[in-house]
Amino acid sequence: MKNILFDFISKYISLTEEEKNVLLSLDIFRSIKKGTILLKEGQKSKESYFVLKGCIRTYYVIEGEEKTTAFYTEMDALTPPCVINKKPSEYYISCSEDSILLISNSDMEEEVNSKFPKFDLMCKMLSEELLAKERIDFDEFKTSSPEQRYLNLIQKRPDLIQRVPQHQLASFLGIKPQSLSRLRARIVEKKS
Amino acid sequence: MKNILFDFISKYISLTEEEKNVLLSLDIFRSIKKGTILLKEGQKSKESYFVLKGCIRTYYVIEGEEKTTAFYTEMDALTPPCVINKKPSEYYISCSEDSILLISNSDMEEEVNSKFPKFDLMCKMLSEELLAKERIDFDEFKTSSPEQRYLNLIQKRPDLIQRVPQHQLASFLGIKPQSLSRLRARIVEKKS
DNA sequence: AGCATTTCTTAACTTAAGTGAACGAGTTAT
DNA sequence: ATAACTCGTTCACTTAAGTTAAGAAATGCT
Repeated sequence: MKNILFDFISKYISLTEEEKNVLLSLDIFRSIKKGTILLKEGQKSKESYFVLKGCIRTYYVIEGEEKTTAFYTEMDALTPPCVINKKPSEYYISCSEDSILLISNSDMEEEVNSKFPKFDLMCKMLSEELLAKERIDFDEFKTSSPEQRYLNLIQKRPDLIQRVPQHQLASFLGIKPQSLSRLRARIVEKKS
Repeated sequence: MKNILFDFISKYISLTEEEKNVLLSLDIFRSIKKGTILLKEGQKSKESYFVLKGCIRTYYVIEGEEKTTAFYTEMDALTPPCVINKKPSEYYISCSEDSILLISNSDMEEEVNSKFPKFDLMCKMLSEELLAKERIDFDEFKTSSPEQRYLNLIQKRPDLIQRVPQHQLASFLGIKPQSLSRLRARIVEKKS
């Protein structure tokens, strides 16, 4: 687990053994059971998540219905908007599988940053990269049909289709579960 | 113009007069004529944009058709993904109105950052904030219908509907221009 | 001013997504 | 073991978006 973390960090900055030890001493690894709700709508939070193993998902409850908007899997990082804008959360975060997460809070980050300014640099690079990715994803979503989005997902995140319930995938694709079922049947039909 | 920039920066960090002067000495203000293409598909670029006045838009050309995905207006900042991932750009950026932009390039930023580490901090805060906003926008897009998205746009960016052509708005909303026309007629119908 | 182009709207038709209901398979709880 | 849920799929029907085409209005060009 530690290696996954350090491999990830090394994509951005290099760490000395001492720095690695400081990070480990923070004791931020957590085993979380499937189904655990990490954040609820209306709550304020300072926690950020980094997925070492497993999957977490964000969802809104709109008119009593769950609307899943994102899945975060191995090597994905999530700082919920409520941590940044300091308002109550608009959405829920729940743990989709038994997972190992790195959970940090923003006070802790400030402390680490003051000791290792390098860390700020990594956070900057990471959030710039994530912003660029998010924009590309959003653009792809806007410019394609539900069917194209599904086919695109098969290419880019084939694991998701296996590990996540279809009705959650449906709202992730911006459609209803019935439409996803039909769309899948249509694709199979076309192939033959 | 200068004041707009410094007001914006002051939301994140405070600058001394000297630092302000260094920024101004970089000579990064540009007047750009409507229709100017700032970035083309396939190009590599190191330029970031900050809109002081006017509007720029990003669009893809897919099967010969323009697909507009974003508009950046006063006080909006845009660093295209190609600057971050160092690959050729997937999209075009064009100037929708006669505009005054602040155009910086990543080499220049590194130089400023090395002189004023504060600047790095601002970039980090800004990109974290923009990432949070982008995610919320994406979530709203996913969880609503074209009609809701249009009504939402009227609330959040009423100026856009006036200053931007309908067919560009349509693809920004993820639909065809004809559908936007129809949808608008439907809304007027409902009101009466 | 006159012509060409672009933009917006409307209409008729096609295609696909939303809705409501029903069913079987699989899971959970008691 | 059985009842209660959840989940995925299918069906029939409704609604809205995509498509193709045409025409009017606005804009740009020389």
